[in-house]
Amino acid sequence: MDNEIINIPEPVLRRLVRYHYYLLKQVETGSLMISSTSIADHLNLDSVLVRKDLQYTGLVGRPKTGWVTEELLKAIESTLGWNNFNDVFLVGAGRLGSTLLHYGGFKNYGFNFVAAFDVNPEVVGTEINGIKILHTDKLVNLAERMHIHIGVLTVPAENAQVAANLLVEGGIKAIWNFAPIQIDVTKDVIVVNAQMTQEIAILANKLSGLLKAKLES
Amino acid sequence: MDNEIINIPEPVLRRLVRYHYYLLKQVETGSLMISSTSIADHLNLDSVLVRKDLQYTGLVGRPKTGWVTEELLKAIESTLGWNNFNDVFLVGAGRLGSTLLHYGGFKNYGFNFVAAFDVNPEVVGTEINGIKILHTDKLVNLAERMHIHIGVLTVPAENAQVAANLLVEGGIKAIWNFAPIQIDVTKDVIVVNAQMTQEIAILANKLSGLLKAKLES
DNA sequence: TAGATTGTTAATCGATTAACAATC
DNA sequence: TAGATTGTTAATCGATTAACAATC
Repeated sequence: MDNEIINIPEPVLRRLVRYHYYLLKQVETGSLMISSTSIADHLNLDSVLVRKDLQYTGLVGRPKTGWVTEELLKAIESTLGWNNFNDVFLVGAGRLGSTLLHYGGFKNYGFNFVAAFDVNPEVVGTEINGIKILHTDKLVNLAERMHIHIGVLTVPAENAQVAANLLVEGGIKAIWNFAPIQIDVTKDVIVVNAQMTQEIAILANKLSGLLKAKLES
Repeated sequence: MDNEIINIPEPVLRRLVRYHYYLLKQVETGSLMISSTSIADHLNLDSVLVRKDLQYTGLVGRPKTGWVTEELLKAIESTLGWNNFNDVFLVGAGRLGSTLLHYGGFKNYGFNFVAAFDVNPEVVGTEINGIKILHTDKLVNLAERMHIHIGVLTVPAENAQVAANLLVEGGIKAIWNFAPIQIDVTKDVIVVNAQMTQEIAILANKLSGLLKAKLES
């Protein structure tokens, strides 16, 4: 009833993902306890910031010792919703789509691909990594029947809006859009765009700052 | 000498990318002039924020009319450094790597793939989208000779650190890392991680907020 | 106990929004 | 001119950092 997964600020979410990754490595190396100071040191952050962020998990640390590493890892997973599966549809089983299907790692983040869709007769009917590729005709009906909430969009830009409409028609509530185009959806549907171009812009800006600093020194 | 591409805050960079995309569409539809209010309306932002952001381009708008659409587009491109090519090496010509090579769109963002590297004898010597795949042995020497500054890392997690070391040894200054692992580099090298897991976390958090809001209403 | 680390309250910093004069 | 839109200065908001008491 009192679900805690609510409205966590984006910067905090991004850092929780980084803590998760670091803790995973620490658990593997046999670390039993972990402190905010050690996390902060490794990720180049302030330890107070780490403690503030970790409060979103609801877990309380022990002075002098910190947190039980594995407990904290689980708490972060639960806060991020990575401990229960979300069934996911993928639309567009081309190069990028099949790359995502082949990569099994998304399961660790609660993303469970249950079916993929395409119109290309060469791929419809085949399987990628155990996931069936079906014709897009079947999407709306199946999404409704299976109560799918999440769709991943990996179609070419020119087909993205049509594909998005199908997802929405099928009752999908959130779309992860890899098509290099802004898609229009009704207000009650969430769109998260894959932000490769933004990452390129950030990289280029940092690089030019670095090169300039070097010139001046 | 007085290069303007310096130290723009990340949120501003991310929005400049969105303005760029919107302006591109507007130019295509024949729009000659554009105002901060119309940009703000379409992207669900405050118009003052848009004007503040656009000041980073150095361009001044005209009261009552706004900016010349195409001029503003060019100014944003120049601010983001998208008007001149950066030669880029890609390491790891597997599924993801070849998907990126096939996608020609990165050229529009100043990313020019000049060579790719792998160790798999089946791909070394072949070409993808006109880009030669060479053996990783050749990376360091070629990077030095060609003065490459940017590397894209699309190798499996277990090879990522070794590949990153090669890039750094070759004098590369910035790495766009798609491997699901944190790579260690010397302080003077920039690493921008592809943040798919962060995007998943943001999507899941927004979705659970939405579903909860619906439950309560 | 002493020391390390937590969690909290206050201060600072940076980014966004509000108010408004300037201008085409 | 009147109205729309710009750019600037001040106010607000949110996120980060600093200071410090609480605790194991």
